[in-house]
Amino acid sequence: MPRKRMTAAGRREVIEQAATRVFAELGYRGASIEAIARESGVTPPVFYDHFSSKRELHQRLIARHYAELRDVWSRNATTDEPTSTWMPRAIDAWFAYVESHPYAGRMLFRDTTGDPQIEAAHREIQRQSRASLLPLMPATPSAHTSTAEDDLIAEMAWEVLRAALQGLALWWYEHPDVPREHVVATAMNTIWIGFDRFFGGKE
Amino acid sequence: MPRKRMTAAGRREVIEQAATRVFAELGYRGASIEAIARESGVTPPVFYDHFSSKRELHQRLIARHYAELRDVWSRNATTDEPTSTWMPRAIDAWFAYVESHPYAGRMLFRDTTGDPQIEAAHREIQRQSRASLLPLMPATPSAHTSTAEDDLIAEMAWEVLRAALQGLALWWYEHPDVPREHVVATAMNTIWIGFDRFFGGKE
DNA sequence: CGACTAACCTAATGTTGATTAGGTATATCT
DNA sequence: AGATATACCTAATCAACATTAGGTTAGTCG
Repeated sequence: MPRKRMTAAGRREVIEQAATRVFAELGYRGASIEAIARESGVTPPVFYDHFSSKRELHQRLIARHYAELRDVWSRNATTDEPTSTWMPRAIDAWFAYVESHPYAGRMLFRDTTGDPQIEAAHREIQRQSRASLLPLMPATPSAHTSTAEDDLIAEMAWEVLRAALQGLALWWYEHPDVPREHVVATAMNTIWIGFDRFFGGKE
Repeated sequence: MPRKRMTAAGRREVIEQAATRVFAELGYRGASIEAIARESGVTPPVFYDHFSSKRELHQRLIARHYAELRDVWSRNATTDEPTSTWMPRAIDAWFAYVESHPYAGRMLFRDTTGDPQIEAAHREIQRQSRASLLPLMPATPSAHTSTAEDDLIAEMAWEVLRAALQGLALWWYEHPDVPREHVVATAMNTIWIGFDRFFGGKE
């Protein structure tokens, strides 16, 4: 039975998708080239015909998936509407992406690797995402001109939002039966509305 | 110059603390026995005189540090006072622990390893913590008797809280100049008060 | 059909890292 | 001081892996 043969571009895509799955499940160090190659239907050397190293591939994937996720925000957030209008829509869209790209999500959210170069690249991309999205967030509470301190507060708030969504997404991967609208509702209720008002507002 | 010699208990403690640092910085797979041993002032075989394997040590450390962190909650949360009283205190205490145990915190929060057995142990301990802490959380919104669905919502809410605190703690490790009260205040403002009311409540 | 490109393969190579074998010597207890 | 227990060491061992060497053949283009 003669082996199939793919175009370079086709094989690259197959490998990228397979690698996303393997990275998502095993992390950077746990994902061996052999496993990625096997999952792609080829042998390890073929990997090197298409990518220069494991690191290069990982960085490319991180960049690719983060870009997708950032687009979800960009498409939904706007300064034309009040935040309370677009925020639920954006969060729903975000979880919709997470639902339809389970491996991309897990790869981005779980992997911390322990490899200094990979970590640095990861952080750098996260920093870029934050920089491009922070301006879309509602203004800081005090109305005077933005101070360095306000910027820090905004950054922390963004981090809380990001971490909360990420944590909920990871939880959801382990409870796939929960419908998306419940997850989105809880996210809105806890983060947006706040625990205080959402849970027993009484004594 | 003759080498110092420690008691077994002393050496074990030194190794556990060194390993916590190394795990925190490099993750489970990235932390080599050689690095842990070096950081402990001994050679790798000595490690095996005190611990049976890298895995065993890692699990012991996870359990140990999680227990410390859980105690912070238990000591501060109570059903005798209203949540709005003890929650700020608990969150402050939680960040105080994180501040004074930077490596323990990083080890618990960052490490996902990609090693199935380690991950399972990690998750199991996290599950236990959640089980022991969830009852302390305020009641679910609807007042009728707790249904399976309410339990899911409570679990998600807990996850949001946990992830948000964890994310903020990791951010803080990279911005050590920010004083604790600012971090705590932001945590309370975003999570407890909610983004909606905290940020521009106006259109 | 004949030649060329490039997708694919089998078989090294070299490194890193967990773990073990087999001692050596220091603190302690008699 | 002599005997004992054990903290500690140097030198293997063995397995996993990332990466490379050096071909082999399937498509494609003339």
